[in-house]
Amino acid sequence: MREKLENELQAAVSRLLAAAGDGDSPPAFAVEVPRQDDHGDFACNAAMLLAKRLRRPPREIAEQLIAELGDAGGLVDRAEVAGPGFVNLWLSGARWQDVLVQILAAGSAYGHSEAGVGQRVQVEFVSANPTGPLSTGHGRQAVLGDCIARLLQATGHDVTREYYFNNGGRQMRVLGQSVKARYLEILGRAAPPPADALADADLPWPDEIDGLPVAFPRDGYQGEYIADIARALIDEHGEGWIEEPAEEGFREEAEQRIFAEIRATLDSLDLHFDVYTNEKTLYDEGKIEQVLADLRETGSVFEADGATWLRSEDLGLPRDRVLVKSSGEPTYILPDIAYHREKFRRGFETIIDVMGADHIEQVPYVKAAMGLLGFDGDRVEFVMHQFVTLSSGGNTVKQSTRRATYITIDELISQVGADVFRFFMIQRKPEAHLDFDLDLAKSEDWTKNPAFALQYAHARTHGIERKAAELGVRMPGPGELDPSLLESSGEIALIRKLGEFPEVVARAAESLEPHHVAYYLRDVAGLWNPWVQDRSNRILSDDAALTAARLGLTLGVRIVLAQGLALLGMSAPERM
RNA sequence: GCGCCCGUAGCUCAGUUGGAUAGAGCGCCAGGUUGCGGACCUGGAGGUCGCACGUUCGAGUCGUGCCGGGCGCGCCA
Repeated sequence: MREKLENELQAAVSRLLAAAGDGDSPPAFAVEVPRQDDHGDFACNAAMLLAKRLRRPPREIAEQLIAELGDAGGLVDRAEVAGPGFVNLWLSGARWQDVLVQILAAGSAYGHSEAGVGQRVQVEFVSANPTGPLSTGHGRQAVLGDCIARLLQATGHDVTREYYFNNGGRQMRVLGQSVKARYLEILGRAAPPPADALADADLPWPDEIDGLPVAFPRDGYQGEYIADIARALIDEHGEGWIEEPAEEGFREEAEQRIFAEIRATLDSLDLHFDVYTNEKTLYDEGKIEQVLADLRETGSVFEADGATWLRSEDLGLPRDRVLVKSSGEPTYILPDIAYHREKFRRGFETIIDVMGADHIEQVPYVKAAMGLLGFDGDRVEFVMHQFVTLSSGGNTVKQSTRRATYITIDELISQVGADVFRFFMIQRKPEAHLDFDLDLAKSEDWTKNPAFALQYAHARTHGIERKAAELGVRMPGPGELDPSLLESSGEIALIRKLGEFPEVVARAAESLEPHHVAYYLRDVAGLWNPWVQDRSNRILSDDAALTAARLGLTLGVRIVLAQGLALLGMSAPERM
């Protein structure tokens, strides 16, 4: 609809320019849905953009444009010049009604497009190391990354969801030590460290208490899940693991159990990764050494203080960075570079990294390194999301990873359910802080909780179908209704809104901003609920033709709500 | 100190890539509504879009400088 109109306008502008003897290409004008209804179905700003070039008042140009446009092949019912030189266009009513038929014909394909066909895209997200349960911050990232992937799929892209993690390294050693310490403590062979020393890194750390050694590492993981693992090990092995090295059996057991928990959490969000990539395999396959060698080739690597550095300051970045520590161990950024090169080598046209804003510092270094290695760093798109705060009763809940005073995804889901969790996590744009209002999320009042409001609006379409069935009325197919009977302002407004869905999806996919979908769906429900409620629009009436038309609109609403909810990964219940 | 992000109604936040009289939900006030599905409607109060310059036909949106908040600025990840 809009495309056709744009083409017609484009042609009209060209004719207008030609008539004025201007051979240059036409300006990039906009055709948009105005905020106000009385500004027409669409508005075009071309005349104002041409004013300076043609040295004539914009309103005069607008008049001429309207004359050139004519009825645009039967599309336009009425056009007028408004304000500083807008051309406001009203489509003939039949055009809107056609949209409804198209929606019904497209069914569950409505809103999808082929824009990205042939494009391989990787979305990497969550990527938490298996050191503990996923926190609310991971939850935001999980939902965000998954919704971005869903949007890209809906626009025809070939999407791979990937989870990257590291089960080697210092973090995991500390994890093993933490579990072993708890194991020994429970068996009475070690003393737990004092609580105040755990809480405050400036306080002294005892080697032993009452003759028992303190085994827990100073920077150990304090969460209760560590002790749970230790208890499970005691159930299985008793005291048999006292001599087991912390970095072997304990580390491996902890990793396995925690990763199983993480997967279970993701499952509960209906979130499934296609590929799990382990940093260790990059080492095993020599990718790390290789990338370092290749970087050396570029001349952007130097040795200093016993360490190996990337000469990134010369690339316009704030500082040089260590790639390999003087201990011989790489920093995290080297495998990161190797990993991103592998992404390119695997043939992805676009690489999307979803990560927390605390990782923002590394972004330019990865891009620059890709440039050094001969890849286009701009094909890696970083979606950085800000932190999540939880609030309840007007107070924010403080969270700390190290001290394990954070709220896990599991806890939140158990309180509000996966659908509400997803909706609340997605409804803010990524770069804005997200305040998770626990009281509102827990509310089962469908008028208050926006997630339920959407699902209710969808369920209502099924309620109407059930009622119709009781009366022996069947839902109409696309060819079995006369949409011209839908002519009230409420009905036209609803159809217009439904007609925007494909553009909303396209824009959200393009900008990697799923929250647009959430807001759009609220608009749809906001038009639908009052229309149903208004008894002058009674859907099921004695007038069979009108009933069919209104049931058709009901189906159109259902299609859009169902597809929209699916893009957000939410269920679309038939009854609530 | 430097970098990135945020600042819009009492609260939580959108704002179609620079458009017309800045919107939604919740909350508040006054009416109406007894319903195919209950969760609805109408009206009202509430804003110098953090502040100031600039760019131009036109700025919440772009630029610069301040103010306030968040996150970074390790041979931690």
